[in-house]
Amino acid sequence: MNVLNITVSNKLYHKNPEETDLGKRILSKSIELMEQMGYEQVTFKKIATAIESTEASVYRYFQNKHQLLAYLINWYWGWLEVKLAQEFIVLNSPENKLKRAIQLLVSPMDQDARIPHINEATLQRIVVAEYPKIYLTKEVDVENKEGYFHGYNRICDILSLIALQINPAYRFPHSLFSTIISAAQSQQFFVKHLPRLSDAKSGCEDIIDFLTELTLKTIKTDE
Amino acid sequence: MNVLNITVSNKLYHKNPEETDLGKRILSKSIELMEQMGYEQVTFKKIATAIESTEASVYRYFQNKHQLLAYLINWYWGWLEVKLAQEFIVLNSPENKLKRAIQLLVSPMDQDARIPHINEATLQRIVVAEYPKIYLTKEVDVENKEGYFHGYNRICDILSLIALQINPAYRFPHSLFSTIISAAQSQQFFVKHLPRLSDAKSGCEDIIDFLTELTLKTIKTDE
DNA sequence: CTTAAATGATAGTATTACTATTATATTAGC
DNA sequence: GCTAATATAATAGTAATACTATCATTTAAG
Repeated sequence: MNVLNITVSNKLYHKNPEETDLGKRILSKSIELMEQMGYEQVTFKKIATAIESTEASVYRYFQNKHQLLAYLINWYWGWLEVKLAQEFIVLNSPENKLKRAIQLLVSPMDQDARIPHINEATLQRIVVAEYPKIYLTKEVDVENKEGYFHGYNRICDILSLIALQINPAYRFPHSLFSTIISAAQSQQFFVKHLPRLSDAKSGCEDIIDFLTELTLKTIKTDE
Repeated sequence: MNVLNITVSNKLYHKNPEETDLGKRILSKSIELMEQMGYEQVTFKKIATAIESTEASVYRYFQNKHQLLAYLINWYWGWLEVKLAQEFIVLNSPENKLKRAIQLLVSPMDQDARIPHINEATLQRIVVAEYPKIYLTKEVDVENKEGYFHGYNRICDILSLIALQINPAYRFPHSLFSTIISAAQSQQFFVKHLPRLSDAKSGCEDIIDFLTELTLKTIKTDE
């Protein structure tokens, strides 16, 4: 069984949590707690207590809670990129690749046994519920330079290139996919919490249909 | 000169800030401060000091900062709805109405002299930078019942109805417009702060083109 | 002129987001 | 097996935040 390692920029941690047992427990438990109580309610104190360690120890890995969230979310995008690459091996048409990418964005993930300390399905729910919080801050420009949004940028670039294969004249591929990706997140949230903002029934098929149709119609050349 | 009053649900304040001079000063100054330092950095203490009042007095109007933000954002959607209604008087085709709605979402607003205590242009920038924070919380379900997202829901409904006039068979009008509205916000943010996520140049024309084309192509029946 | 309501002044509390210090345990190199 | 470095634990402390409470004063309404 081969071991897979998702690499996250070293600006996103103080000490690499993937390298130690305590680090992995921090990751694992913070995912669990964030899903349970939401980002705002999580504190380093609570994480520390839950893994029977101390606040100071958690601070050795992450400068603050914001950096921890950014780490987790970048890990998610890194992970998604790996998944996409795997899937694209057997997909030949750009259209099928985009369709599959949308499915991956919206469908619940299943646990990768090679990475026991990260619960991918839970992490995905955290991304849905917390994602915009990592860039909607006054520090966005500094953090952008430090690579806080690298994972998202890359996914967006990859999908843009595929779209340009379908229609090289399409003017807004990056705007389109940043929109699609964020809609993939927010529609999941709306179905659950603000249903008047969506037409999808629970279950992900409607969202997939909505996004796929939107994407393909938009890219298509006006003949 | 007629006076215009945007009404916001009474669940969004403790004491109506529009009814007193102090209340209006709180609104005015909190808009100013939120734009300057961002939502996270604003405190009731800072607002109070800036208007030469006290923390306790600000708490008499809003239960907490989150409620204040929700109030301001709902005010914005109420305002936008009024603007839309005005504009639609002279617009006849549903297509033109949608086009104009997108323009309004993205173009900088100009100050309404009838409401001197609210700087609409600044408020719009706050909505761009802070909007998702009002629903991405663990209290979303409770707050939804209390009408925290009423303004957004309404705009979304209005635009959905117009879209259905163009194509009554379109399956996802609410999903489409919640996506379009949130893209209108986030593209403005991306152009400024995360340019790899957008193809638009600064200035709002590109964003308008992107969103208009996306909307119309998506709604159109597949013949 | 009286009373109620709004505001100001001040104080206090629990929690948070850290920083610092020292002690102890573990590990790696010699 | 000893030493030195490193990681972690234990504990304490600070400044800021997000409130709540109390009481005095001003203002406005009948």
